[in-house]
Amino acid sequence: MSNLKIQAIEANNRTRIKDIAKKANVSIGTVDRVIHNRGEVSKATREKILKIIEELDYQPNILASALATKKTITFDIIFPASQSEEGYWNKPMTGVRKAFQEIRQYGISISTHQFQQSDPESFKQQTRVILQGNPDGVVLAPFFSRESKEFIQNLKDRNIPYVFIDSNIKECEKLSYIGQDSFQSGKLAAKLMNFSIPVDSTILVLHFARAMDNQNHLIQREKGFYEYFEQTDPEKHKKLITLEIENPSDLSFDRKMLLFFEANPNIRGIFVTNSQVYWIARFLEKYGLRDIRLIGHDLIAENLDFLKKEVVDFLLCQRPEEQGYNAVITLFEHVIMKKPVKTENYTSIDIVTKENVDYYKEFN
Amino acid sequence: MSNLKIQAIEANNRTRIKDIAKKANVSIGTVDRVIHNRGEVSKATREKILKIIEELDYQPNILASALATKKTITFDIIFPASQSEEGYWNKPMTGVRKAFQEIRQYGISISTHQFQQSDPESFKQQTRVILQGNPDGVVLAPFFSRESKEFIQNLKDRNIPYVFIDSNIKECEKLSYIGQDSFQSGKLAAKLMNFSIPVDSTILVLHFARAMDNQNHLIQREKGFYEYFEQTDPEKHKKLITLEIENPSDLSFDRKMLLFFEANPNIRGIFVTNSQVYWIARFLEKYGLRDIRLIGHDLIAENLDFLKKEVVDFLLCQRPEEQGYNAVITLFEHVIMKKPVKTENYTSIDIVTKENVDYYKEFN
DNA sequence: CTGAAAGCGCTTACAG
DNA sequence: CTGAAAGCGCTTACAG
Repeated sequence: MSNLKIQAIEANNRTRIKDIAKKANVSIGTVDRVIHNRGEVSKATREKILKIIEELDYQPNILASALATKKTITFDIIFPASQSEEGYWNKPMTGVRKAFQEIRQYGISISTHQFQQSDPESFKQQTRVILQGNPDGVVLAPFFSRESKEFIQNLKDRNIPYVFIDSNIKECEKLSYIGQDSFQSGKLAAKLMNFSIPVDSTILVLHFARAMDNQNHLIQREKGFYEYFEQTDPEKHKKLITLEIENPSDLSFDRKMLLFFEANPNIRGIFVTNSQVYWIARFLEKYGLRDIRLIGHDLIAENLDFLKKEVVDFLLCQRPEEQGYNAVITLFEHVIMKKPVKTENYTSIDIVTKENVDYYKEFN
Repeated sequence: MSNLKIQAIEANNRTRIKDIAKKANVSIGTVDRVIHNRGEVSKATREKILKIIEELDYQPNILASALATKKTITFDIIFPASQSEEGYWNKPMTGVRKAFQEIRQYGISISTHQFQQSDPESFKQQTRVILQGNPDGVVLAPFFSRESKEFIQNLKDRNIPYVFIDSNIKECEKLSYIGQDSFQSGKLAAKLMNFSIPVDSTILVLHFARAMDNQNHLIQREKGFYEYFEQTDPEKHKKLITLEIENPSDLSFDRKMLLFFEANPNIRGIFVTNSQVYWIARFLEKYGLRDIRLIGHDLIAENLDFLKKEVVDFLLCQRPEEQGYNAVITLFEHVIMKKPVKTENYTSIDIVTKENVDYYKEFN
């Protein structure tokens, strides 16, 4: 019997405001006033009550509170519109929806807003709509730095907490940033690449130029990628070339790429800094270019097929659903639960291959 | 303005039992009786009420329900005792604790029980304790098949739902299995290995024999590993050897290993099927054996150091905290929320390296 | 078989 | 500045 262990995790501090009121010789109304800083309480009783709350380690019963309160809390979410049915930005939205299902009982309502990644004005319009309502919290993807800064200045003035998702604007204060460490993700890609290709081969780094402002993400990934090779391959056995692609749907794309491969016959690996790796996969497949390791980002439908066919070898992923979920939950914990929240919340950098992809597709 | 999108996720079906009662011309007590199948209602009114519930799409307010009910729900958790402070089995427990924090408001209490992995009798003792109480749900790691089957037969007889965690007993019915797909995890390890070492090298598969019954996990990993090479390397360029290790803390361990390496000088990769890869890392480090790729499992403290030093190249991980969390939440959703739950819940197979480990260490 | 009433812990006017 | 009362939606004896 010596090493049996039974343990109840249950903690039984069920102090009620009634208990506090009794101990302080006041009514529960008064206790409630000090708990919520609603004023109208004499300093003496206020302090007495505060002390008792401390002593008894009072934790409000959130269920009862949510039930009694009539006020409904509103969160506004503003994301880029998804490029397609299966596009990337549907995924954070899935997480938002899940979070909503969990917390709606607390009288929370959520409005979602979308803007065009190519059009700062569409972002501005939405932020105006948001500010007309009087939200209790906001989640935004700050793609457009200038417009975002303007927006959050307004939020700050009105004391509305906001959370950044996906990309960060470091110098702004915010309740929390939810996203990925892009620099590390670049380093990780480099390691996988380095492991997978022979010495003395050439690596192509592909950067899709997109009509968006805040490209910091992609630049960080590239930096991390280069840094890895600087550290591990000081003799430059592996040669790195960066190529910028304007528009892969352009007719000249194939020709330019073929030309490039002729000029650099030793390419054994390609790293694409964003989710558009499927363009490259298509190209490699079309021209029967084998024996080239291909690493890209994000588990979107277009990429999935190529991953399964092993044209794409690795996808680095960032749990977008979890990010959406966490963003909402962070607001909830701050606004409703009054709990401290983490100011930075990095999702893991997942390495996804044909072999483990099935366990990343679903989000619970 | 054409492509603006605003959408409220809020769904406003706030039907109360009061509304149902009114519509059915009965009291709320009667409605409650049919909702909870507490009998004592005439068939006619019962059916009338059921129909109205259907029509109005009534969803009970769980908050109010939890507040009003006095009954406390008990879940029992039974895990192997952790080998150390930082041992593996602390991690699922962390997840259990987090789940508890989230659901305790609903009047749930949790008791945790531990057994010795080497001692079926300690498991049996705990299950007896559990059965003496009258839990509303159980989470168990069914390491000992025979004893587990006996236990769950008892649970079944008393209609107590139970969830398997970590390892599965396929032929048993259960509310849910939470764990990893070990076979796929083995395949994944093989792919990483295959990518990382030259052709015509030897791979060592290490299997730590442990004094436990249900080793199915480890066997599946090994099978997956072999299967990958059978499929991708039919010409057997890479040679695989399996070695079973009895006790790595034994004095003869070093000698035997050295002997083995002398006999097989071409070993370029080692795959360890469980979390004890740190023994091998220590060995490789001690004897300055470089240029050998080492792949193991689980982010335990002993392995972390070697991962950071890149003696271990890849750790395959299975989100043990999440498993503990999910196990409890699954019971909760079934017992309290009366929601359908997934009968199989596979956690992702994460590839962890020096570069991304920081984002797997924390569990939120 | 059915209804009326008290209560869960908190919030919110309202009266003083 | 403070208290008493009604109410949130549900549950639980109790009376009939």
